Amino acid sequence: MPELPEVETTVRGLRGVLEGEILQAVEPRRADLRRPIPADLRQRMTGARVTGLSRRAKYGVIETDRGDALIFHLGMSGRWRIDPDEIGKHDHLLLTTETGRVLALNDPRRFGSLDLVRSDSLDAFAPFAALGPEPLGEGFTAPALARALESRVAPIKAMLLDQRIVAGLGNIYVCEALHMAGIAPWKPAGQVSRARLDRLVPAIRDVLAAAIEAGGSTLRDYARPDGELGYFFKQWRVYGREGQACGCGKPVLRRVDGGRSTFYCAKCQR
DNA sequence: CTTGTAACCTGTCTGC
DNA sequence: TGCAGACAGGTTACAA
Repeated sequence: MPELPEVETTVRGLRGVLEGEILQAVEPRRADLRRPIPADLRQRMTGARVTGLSRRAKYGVIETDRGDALIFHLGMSGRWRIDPDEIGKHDHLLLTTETGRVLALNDPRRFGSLDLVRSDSLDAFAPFAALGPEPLGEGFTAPALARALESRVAPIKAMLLDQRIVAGLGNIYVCEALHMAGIAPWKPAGQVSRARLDRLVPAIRDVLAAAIEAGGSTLRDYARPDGELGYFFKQWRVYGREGQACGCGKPVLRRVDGGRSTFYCAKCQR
Protein backbone atom coordinates (compact mmCIF):
# COMPACT_ATOMS: atom_id res chain seq x y z
CA MET A 1 0.00 0.00 0.00
CA PRO A 2 2.58 2.45 -1.03
CA GLU A 3 1.76 6.09 -1.58
CA LEU A 4 3.39 8.81 0.50
CA PRO A 5 1.47 8.10 3.74
CA GLU A 6 2.19 4.38 3.53
CA VAL A 7 5.89 4.96 2.92
CA GLU A 8 5.99 7.46 5.79
CA THR A 9 4.30 4.93 8.08
CA THR A 10 6.68 2.23 6.91
CA VAL A 11 9.73 4.38 7.62
CA ARG A 12 8.45 5.18 11.10
CA GLY A 13 7.92 1.50 11.77
CA LEU A 14 11.37 0.55 10.50
CA ARG A 15 12.93 3.22 12.68
CA GLY A 16 11.91 1.37 15.83
CA VAL A 17 13.68 -1.76 14.68
CA LEU A 18 16.69 -0.43 12.78
CA GLU A 19 17.75 2.94 14.10
CA GLY A 20 21.11 2.74 15.86
CA GLU A 21 21.39 -1.00 15.21
CA ILE A 22 24.25 -2.83 13.56
CA LEU A 23 23.34 -4.94 10.53
CA GLN A 24 24.67 -8.39 11.19
CA ALA A 25 23.43 -9.83 7.90
CA VAL A 26 22.29 -8.25 4.65
CA GLU A 27 20.97 -10.74 2.16
CA PRO A 28 19.61 -9.91 -1.29
CA ARG A 29 17.74 -12.96 -2.55
CA ARG A 30 17.54 -12.09 -6.24
CA ALA A 31 19.49 -9.94 -8.67
CA ASP A 32 16.84 -7.42 -9.62
CA LEU A 33 13.48 -5.84 -8.93
CA ARG A 34 12.41 -3.20 -11.45
CA ARG A 35 16.08 -2.34 -11.73
CA PRO A 36 19.09 -4.45 -10.82
CA ILE A 37 19.79 -4.59 -7.09
CA PRO A 38 23.31 -3.19 -6.47
CA ALA A 39 25.73 -6.10 -6.58
CA ASP A 40 27.81 -4.70 -3.70
CA LEU A 41 24.84 -4.12 -1.40
CA ARG A 42 25.66 -7.00 0.92
CA GLN A 43 29.31 -6.12 1.19
CA ARG A 44 28.70 -2.42 1.80
CA MET A 45 25.89 -2.81 4.33
CA THR A 46 26.99 -5.81 6.39
CA GLY A 47 28.44 -4.72 9.73
CA ALA A 48 27.34 -1.11 9.25
CA ARG A 49 25.35 0.77 11.87
CA VAL A 50 22.06 2.35 10.81
CA THR A 51 22.25 6.03 11.62
CA GLY A 52 18.88 7.19 10.38
CA LEU A 53 15.77 6.56 8.30
CA SER A 54 13.87 9.10 6.26
CA ARG A 55 11.44 9.49 3.37
CA ARG A 56 11.51 11.46 0.12
CA ALA A 57 8.29 11.29 -1.94
CA LYS A 58 7.51 7.56 -2.13
CA TYR A 59 11.09 6.50 -1.43
CA GLY A 60 12.44 5.33 1.91
CA VAL A 61 16.09 6.01 2.82
CA ILE A 62 18.18 3.95 5.24
CA GLU A 63 21.54 5.57 6.02
CA THR A 64 24.58 3.98 7.64
CA ASP A 65 27.69 5.15 9.47
CA ARG A 66 29.72 4.30 6.38
CA GLY A 67 28.15 7.15 4.44
CA ASP A 68 25.89 4.93 2.37
CA ALA A 69 22.17 5.36 1.78
CA LEU A 70 19.97 2.41 0.85
CA ILE A 71 16.98 3.77 -1.06
CA PHE A 72 13.90 1.61 -1.42
CA HIS A 73 10.73 2.08 -3.46
CA LEU A 74 7.77 -0.19 -2.77
CA GLY A 75 6.25 -0.06 -6.24
CA MET A 76 2.68 -1.38 -6.24
CA SER A 77 2.99 -4.37 -3.94
CA GLY A 78 6.08 -3.79 -1.81
CA ARG A 79 6.10 -3.91 1.99
CA TRP A 80 8.48 -4.62 4.80
CA ARG A 81 7.70 -7.55 7.07
CA ILE A 82 9.01 -7.43 10.60
CA ASP A 83 10.24 -10.67 12.18
CA PRO A 84 8.38 -12.90 9.71
CA ASP A 85 7.64 -16.46 10.73
CA GLU A 86 9.04 -17.79 7.50
CA ILE A 87 10.71 -16.43 4.41
CA GLY A 88 8.76 -16.68 1.18
CA LYS A 89 9.65 -16.46 -2.47
CA HIS A 90 8.70 -12.78 -2.64
CA ASP A 91 11.00 -11.74 0.22
CA HIS A 92 13.76 -10.15 -1.88
CA LEU A 93 15.99 -8.59 0.78
CA LEU A 94 16.61 -9.70 4.35
CA LEU A 95 18.17 -7.50 7.03
CA THR A 96 19.17 -9.02 10.37
CA THR A 97 20.27 -6.83 13.26
CA GLU A 98 22.74 -7.80 15.97
CA THR A 99 19.80 -7.84 18.36
CA GLY A 100 18.22 -10.57 16.27
CA ARG A 101 15.43 -8.67 14.58
CA VAL A 102 14.69 -9.58 10.97
CA LEU A 103 13.24 -7.34 8.26
CA ALA A 104 12.11 -8.75 4.94
CA LEU A 105 11.36 -6.59 1.91
CA ASN A 106 8.46 -8.40 0.26
CA ASP A 107 7.31 -7.41 -3.24
CA PRO A 108 5.36 -9.97 -5.34
CA ARG A 109 5.04 -7.81 -8.45
CA ARG A 110 8.61 -6.53 -8.24
CA PHE A 111 7.76 -3.01 -9.41
CA GLY A 112 9.81 -1.71 -6.50
CA SER A 113 13.50 -0.86 -6.49
CA LEU A 114 16.64 -0.85 -4.34
CA ASP A 115 19.50 1.57 -4.86
CA LEU A 116 22.65 2.30 -2.91
CA VAL A 117 24.18 5.76 -3.15
CA ARG A 118 26.53 7.90 -1.08
CA SER A 119 24.68 10.00 1.50
CA ASP A 120 26.45 13.15 0.37
CA SER A 121 25.15 12.75 -3.17
CA LEU A 122 21.52 11.95 -2.47
CA ASP A 123 20.38 15.07 -4.31
CA ALA A 124 22.21 13.89 -7.42
CA PHE A 125 20.46 10.50 -7.35
CA ALA A 126 18.57 10.73 -10.66
CA PRO A 127 15.10 9.75 -9.41
CA PHE A 128 15.40 12.32 -6.61
CA ALA A 129 16.72 15.08 -8.82
CA ALA A 130 13.56 14.98 -10.94
CA LEU A 131 11.10 15.19 -8.05
CA GLY A 132 8.84 18.16 -7.41
CA PRO A 133 8.17 19.59 -3.96
CA GLU A 134 7.07 17.54 -0.98
CA PRO A 135 3.32 18.08 -0.57
CA LEU A 136 3.73 18.38 3.20
CA GLY A 137 6.68 20.76 2.87
CA GLU A 138 6.84 24.53 2.65
CA GLY A 139 7.64 24.56 -1.06
CA PHE A 140 4.19 23.27 -1.97
CA THR A 141 1.96 26.33 -2.22
CA ALA A 142 -0.95 27.43 -4.39
CA PRO A 143 1.11 30.03 -6.27
CA ALA A 144 3.87 27.50 -6.97
CA LEU A 145 1.33 24.90 -8.12
CA ALA A 146 -0.41 27.47 -10.32
CA ARG A 147 2.91 28.28 -11.96
CA ALA A 148 3.68 24.60 -12.57
CA LEU A 149 0.26 23.99 -14.15
CA GLU A 150 0.16 27.14 -16.23
CA SER A 151 -0.76 26.43 -19.87
CA ARG A 152 -0.87 22.69 -19.28
CA VAL A 153 -3.77 21.01 -21.05
CA ALA A 154 -3.43 17.51 -19.58
CA PRO A 155 -6.07 16.55 -16.99
CA ILE A 156 -5.45 17.92 -13.50
CA LYS A 157 -5.49 14.34 -12.21
CA ALA A 158 -2.66 13.32 -14.51
CA MET A 159 -0.63 16.36 -13.46
CA LEU A 160 -1.01 15.54 -9.76
CA LEU A 161 0.18 12.00 -10.42
CA ASP A 162 3.28 13.42 -12.14
CA GLN A 163 5.97 13.27 -9.47
CA ARG A 164 7.76 16.25 -11.06
CA ILE A 165 4.79 18.50 -10.24
CA VAL A 166 4.31 17.30 -6.67
CA ALA A 167 6.09 14.29 -5.19
CA GLY A 168 4.29 11.53 -3.35
CA LEU A 169 0.69 11.41 -4.51
CA GLY A 170 -0.79 8.29 -6.07
CA ASN A 171 -4.16 7.25 -7.41
CA ILE A 172 -5.97 7.04 -4.08
CA TYR A 173 -4.97 10.40 -2.66
CA VAL A 174 -5.34 12.25 -5.94
CA CYS A 175 -8.93 11.02 -6.22
CA GLU A 176 -9.56 11.99 -2.61
CA ALA A 177 -7.96 15.43 -2.81
CA LEU A 178 -9.77 16.35 -6.03
CA HIS A 179 -13.06 15.39 -4.44
CA MET A 180 -12.29 17.38 -1.30
CA ALA A 181 -11.44 20.42 -3.42
CA GLY A 182 -14.44 20.01 -5.73
CA ILE A 183 -12.38 19.71 -8.91
CA ALA A 184 -13.32 17.50 -11.86
CA PRO A 185 -10.45 15.05 -12.54
CA TRP A 186 -10.46 15.70 -16.30
CA LYS A 187 -10.37 19.47 -16.10
CA PRO A 188 -7.38 20.74 -18.10
CA ALA A 189 -4.82 21.55 -15.41
CA GLY A 190 -4.10 25.04 -16.67
CA GLN A 191 -7.78 25.92 -16.56
CA VAL A 192 -8.36 25.07 -12.91
CA SER A 193 -9.26 28.35 -11.24
CA ARG A 194 -6.99 29.91 -8.68
CA ALA A 195 -9.79 29.67 -6.12
CA ARG A 196 -9.90 25.91 -6.61
CA LEU A 197 -6.12 25.58 -6.39
CA ASP A 198 -6.35 27.48 -3.13
CA ARG A 199 -8.63 24.71 -1.89
CA LEU A 200 -6.63 21.90 -3.50
CA VAL A 201 -3.33 22.55 -1.73
CA PRO A 202 -4.75 22.28 1.80
CA ALA A 203 -6.95 19.36 0.68
CA ILE A 204 -3.84 17.46 -0.37
CA ARG A 205 -2.10 18.29 2.90
CA ASP A 206 -5.11 17.31 4.97
CA VAL A 207 -5.78 13.99 3.29
CA LEU A 208 -2.12 12.97 3.52
CA ALA A 209 -1.87 13.96 7.17
CA ALA A 210 -5.06 12.09 8.03
CA ALA A 211 -3.85 9.01 6.16
CA ILE A 212 -0.51 9.04 7.95
CA GLU A 213 -2.36 8.98 11.25
CA ALA A 214 -4.57 6.11 10.13
CA GLY A 215 -1.64 4.25 8.60
CA GLY A 216 0.16 4.42 11.89
CA SER A 217 -2.27 2.04 13.44
CA THR A 218 -1.88 -0.32 10.49
CA LEU A 219 1.86 -0.54 10.85
CA ARG A 220 1.67 -0.96 14.60
CA ASP A 221 -0.31 -4.13 14.06
CA TYR A 222 2.02 -5.05 11.29
CA ALA A 223 5.00 -4.86 13.59
CA ARG A 224 3.61 -7.37 16.06
CA PRO A 225 6.06 -10.21 16.48
CA ASP A 226 3.16 -12.69 16.59
CA GLY A 227 2.34 -11.74 13.02
CA GLU A 228 -1.27 -10.96 13.85
CA LEU A 229 -3.00 -9.15 11.02
CA GLY A 230 -3.79 -5.50 11.55
CA TYR A 231 -6.91 -3.57 10.81
CA PHE A 232 -7.10 -1.41 7.74
CA PHE A 233 -9.38 1.52 8.17
CA LYS A 234 -10.64 3.15 5.05
CA GLN A 235 -11.78 6.69 5.39
CA TRP A 236 -11.93 7.37 1.68
CA ARG A 237 -14.81 9.49 0.39
CA VAL A 238 -14.68 8.27 -3.21
CA TYR A 239 -11.83 5.83 -3.82
CA GLY A 240 -13.10 2.26 -4.04
CA ARG A 241 -16.68 3.41 -3.43
CA GLU A 242 -18.25 3.11 -6.86
CA GLY A 243 -22.04 3.13 -6.60
CA GLN A 244 -22.09 4.23 -2.98
CA ALA A 245 -23.51 7.60 -2.03
CA CYS A 246 -21.30 10.66 -2.01
CA GLY A 247 -21.92 13.07 0.88
CA CYS A 248 -24.28 14.95 -1.44
CA GLY A 249 -26.40 11.87 -2.06
CA LYS A 250 -25.36 11.22 -5.65
CA PRO A 251 -23.58 7.96 -6.44
CA VAL A 252 -19.81 7.84 -6.65
CA LEU A 253 -18.79 7.12 -10.25
CA ARG A 254 -15.81 5.23 -11.59
CA ARG A 255 -14.21 5.76 -14.96
CA VAL A 256 -11.35 3.74 -16.37
CA ASP A 257 -8.87 5.07 -18.85
CA GLY A 258 -5.53 3.66 -19.67
CA GLY A 259 -6.39 0.83 -17.30
CA ARG A 260 -6.51 3.23 -14.36
CA SER A 261 -9.61 3.90 -12.29
CA THR A 262 -10.79 7.35 -11.31
CA PHE A 263 -13.46 7.69 -8.64
CA TYR A 264 -15.42 10.94 -8.47
CA CYS A 265 -18.72 12.67 -7.89
CA ALA A 266 -20.16 14.35 -10.98
CA LYS A 267 -22.15 16.80 -8.86
CA CYS A 268 -19.51 17.87 -6.34
CA GLN A 269 -16.58 18.03 -8.76
CA ARG A 270 -16.61 20.55 -11.61
C1' DC B 1 8.37 19.67 -25.03
C1' DT B 2 3.72 17.59 -24.11
C1' DT B 3 0.50 13.92 -23.93
C1' DG B 4 -1.38 9.30 -23.90
C1' DT B 5 -0.79 4.34 -24.01
C1' DA B 6 1.55 -0.02 -23.31
C1' DA B 7 4.44 -2.65 -20.69
C1' DC B 8 6.67 -4.48 -16.67
C1' DC B 9 4.89 -8.85 -12.98
C1' DT B 10 2.14 -11.62 -9.76
C1' DG B 11 -1.85 -12.43 -7.08
C1' DT B 12 -6.77 -12.19 -6.15
C1' DC B 13 -11.41 -11.92 -7.12
C1' DT B 14 -15.68 -12.37 -10.10
C1' DG B 15 -18.62 -14.46 -13.26
C1' DC B 16 -19.73 -18.13 -16.40
C1' DT C 1 -14.06 -27.06 -9.57
C1' DG C 2 -12.04 -24.83 -13.63
C1' DC C 3 -10.91 -21.04 -16.22
C1' DA C 4 -10.82 -16.62 -18.58
C1' DG C 5 -10.86 -11.85 -17.70
C1' DA C 6 -10.69 -7.72 -14.91
C1' DC C 7 -8.23 -5.36 -11.69
C1' DA C 8 -4.58 -3.69 -8.13
C1' DG C 9 -1.31 1.60 -4.31
C1' DG C 10 3.80 3.04 -9.70
C1' DT C 11 6.99 4.26 -13.11
C1' DT C 12 8.82 4.73 -17.61
C1' DA C 13 9.80 3.73 -22.60
C1' DC C 14 7.90 4.92 -26.61
C1' DA C 15 4.89 6.80 -30.27
C1' DA C 16 2.31 10.56 -31.97
